[in-house]
Amino acid sequence: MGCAMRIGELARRTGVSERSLRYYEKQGLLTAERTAGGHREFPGSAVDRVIRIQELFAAGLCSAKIGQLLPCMRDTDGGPSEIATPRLVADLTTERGRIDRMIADLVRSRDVLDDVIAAASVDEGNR
Amino acid sequence: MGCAMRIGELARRTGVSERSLRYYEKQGLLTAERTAGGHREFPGSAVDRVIRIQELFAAGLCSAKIGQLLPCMRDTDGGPSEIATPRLVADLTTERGRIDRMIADLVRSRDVLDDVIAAASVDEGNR
DNA sequence: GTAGAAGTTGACACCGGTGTCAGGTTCAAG
DNA sequence: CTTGAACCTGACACCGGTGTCAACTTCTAC
Repeated sequence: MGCAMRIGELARRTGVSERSLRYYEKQGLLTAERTAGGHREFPGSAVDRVIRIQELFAAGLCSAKIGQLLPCMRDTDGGPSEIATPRLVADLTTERGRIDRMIADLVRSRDVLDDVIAAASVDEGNR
Repeated sequence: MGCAMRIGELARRTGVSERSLRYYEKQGLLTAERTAGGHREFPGSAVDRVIRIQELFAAGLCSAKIGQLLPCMRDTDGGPSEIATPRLVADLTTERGRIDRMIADLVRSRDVLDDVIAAASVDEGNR
């Protein structure tokens, strides 16, 4: 694995700003060792984790929910994944429903765009 | 069709707040006649339109883009749908790509949630 | 040692659709 | 009329992840 890296490299590898990475750490979504001088040292597994975090943000979850969720994910870093509490499962189920509805919405909107684009390209041909 | 209605009824029918409806009108997304006293009179077709607007907002389009897009949509209100300009088509194609990526993201996130939920329910059985 | 890149913390601002309150006007029913 | 519900405009605030700047410290390579 990529071994330890500092914030600049993690930012470069993930395409996420240093600002956001520091924010993630402060929210408890990322863990980083510190050098003697106080610089962050991220483990190689942080790359995947950051990408997950971004996806979950994009899915509309707030950082608090993500913070609860992350330790329960069994992902590439073979950490001992915890078991979600019933309370969390209920929350996640709600979120799941919201995401489903969001996907349906997006598909509809995409279809609308396709219609407009298609109509324009037909017109392009007729003109 | 529902004929004309005032803002309260439109809000009730669509589940969108009066605040938002006024905002939509100010952004040029909705057209409303006015009574002698200045009260808005929305056509029956506004119901469908508001729902479309909400979907497009949920899809991440800003009101300016929606404003350009709406007159090109051939939807239930048989208005003479305009043809999108090449510039707009380019924009919409970009948006389309973004929506596609967003959908893929959402599906991944939903799968993650499903994993965690499933793991918890298995544990529920074993406990 | 020393210079310059890279990192640190803290604070302020933004976005943009929405909630909410205030103070006033209009509508519709009695 | 009068009264209460409904509507009007305008203004302020929020959310929450992110951009950005400032002032300072640490790291690294020469």
